[in-house]
Amino acid sequence: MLDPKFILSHLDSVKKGVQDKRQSFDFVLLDQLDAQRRQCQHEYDALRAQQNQVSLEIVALQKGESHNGVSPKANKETTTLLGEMKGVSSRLKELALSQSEAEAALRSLLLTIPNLAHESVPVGADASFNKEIRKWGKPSQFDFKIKDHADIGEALGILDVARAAKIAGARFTLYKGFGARLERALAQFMLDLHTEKHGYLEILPPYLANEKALVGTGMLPKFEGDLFKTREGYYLIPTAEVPLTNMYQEEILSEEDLPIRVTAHTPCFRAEAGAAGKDTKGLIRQHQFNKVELMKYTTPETSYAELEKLVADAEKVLQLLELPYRVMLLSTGDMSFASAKTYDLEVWFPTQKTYREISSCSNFEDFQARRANIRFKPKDGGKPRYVHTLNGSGLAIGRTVAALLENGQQPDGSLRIPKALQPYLGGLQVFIKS
RNA sequence: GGAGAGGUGGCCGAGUGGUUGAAGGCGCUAGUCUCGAAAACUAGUAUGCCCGCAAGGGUAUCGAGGGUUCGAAUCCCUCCCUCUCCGCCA
Repeated sequence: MLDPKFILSHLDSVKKGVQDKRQSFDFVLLDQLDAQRRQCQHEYDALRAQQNQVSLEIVALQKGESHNGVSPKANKETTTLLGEMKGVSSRLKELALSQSEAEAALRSLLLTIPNLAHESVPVGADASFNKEIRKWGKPSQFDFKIKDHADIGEALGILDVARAAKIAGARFTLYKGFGARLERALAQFMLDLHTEKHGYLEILPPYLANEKALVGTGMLPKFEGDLFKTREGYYLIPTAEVPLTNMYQEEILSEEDLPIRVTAHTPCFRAEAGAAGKDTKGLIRQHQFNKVELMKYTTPETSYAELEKLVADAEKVLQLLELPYRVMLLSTGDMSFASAKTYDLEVWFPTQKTYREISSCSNFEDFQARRANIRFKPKDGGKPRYVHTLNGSGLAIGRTVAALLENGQQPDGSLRIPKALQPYLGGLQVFIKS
């Protein structure tokens, strides 16, 4: 959510920023609602002040009565005042109602306005304007006919899509044996790395969240269609970003506590109605997948430096897993609704001869903090300020499995295990179907 | 799911219709004192909105929302959350 004051005082640049994000909204309505809200508040405050004042007079008059016996004059005055105040009281009710209507309308409008991109973000309509920042590793070379990860998984007997479909339907996968263990090992490996080497606190949050939490991170009200919702009104989390960001909802933190770095391994649930037809094969696009998430709360002054570190933390996972990747800076048209700056990590998929997203690291600045009302008290005193929130995948585990299968396949159908992961798999160096 | 108890400022805790944004205590900050510290004493110590260049002023907030009333932390209703006991359950 953006600050309405900021929007109205920087109309032109906000309009351009919203356009760059390929979105739109009604600026005129915003102005009207804000004016309405302000006017109601003005009249309300003045009337309230009068009411409070007269209230005291009534008390004084009544005291006078009880002290001197019933004075006819005071009694009459009191009656007159009470009559007047009755009118004031009902007018106040009208004002309060119209003010809260204006405020509600204003807020729901504000909630649909996207975050503005940071000045360092390339402006462009779509992914073709994304900028490659750096590459790591060399795309794997194979001198035999390679298989995609779905076929490898079936051949090794570790992934079973057909049976998953019997349980749930399309876009689910059943992991078996080594497959299940590999997924578990990766989660452990990533969590250990981030908690022991990168300074994150491990969190195990609820996997269901309420509506307010989803509004706080920006998934609601605009993207309800991407979410699974339970009969009881809970949402299945589409990412651990939701619980991790809402942990400190409605709180004022101390500057001394910042930055706060947390990580969580959770399943993620995505309805993604609009994605039908893309990536239908394999682990790339699923209704349920596991992810280790990284999340930070920082001061505004440090958030961009922390974003670079966050990206580096996620990259470290790929490096240790010996997976070739590149870092992309997303253009305005390809970024998400809530983000001010996003780097994607893309891992090499040899069968597709291309890099595919495996992590998305974003600085949301105060966009989420404003929605979820997360602030901090500055060290040197002064008003509370909104924190900046950042998050990134470190990494999406399903896609990591896919990348390991494709990049680690060997002519005899066996699978090479990267050294860093071997301790988590009982020292196994190569997996061969038994 | 059933029965009961409760939700007040950073924390503890008083407060059942009229200067109560809220006693008291703790904590924290500053000052006095001290060689320094502790103790003691003094002062300060929430957040939103509106008006204002500012100083400052107004207004709201005692889990949330509604109602009664000239006036609500206090009375009524609905909802949420926490705790205890029972039931169910991994």
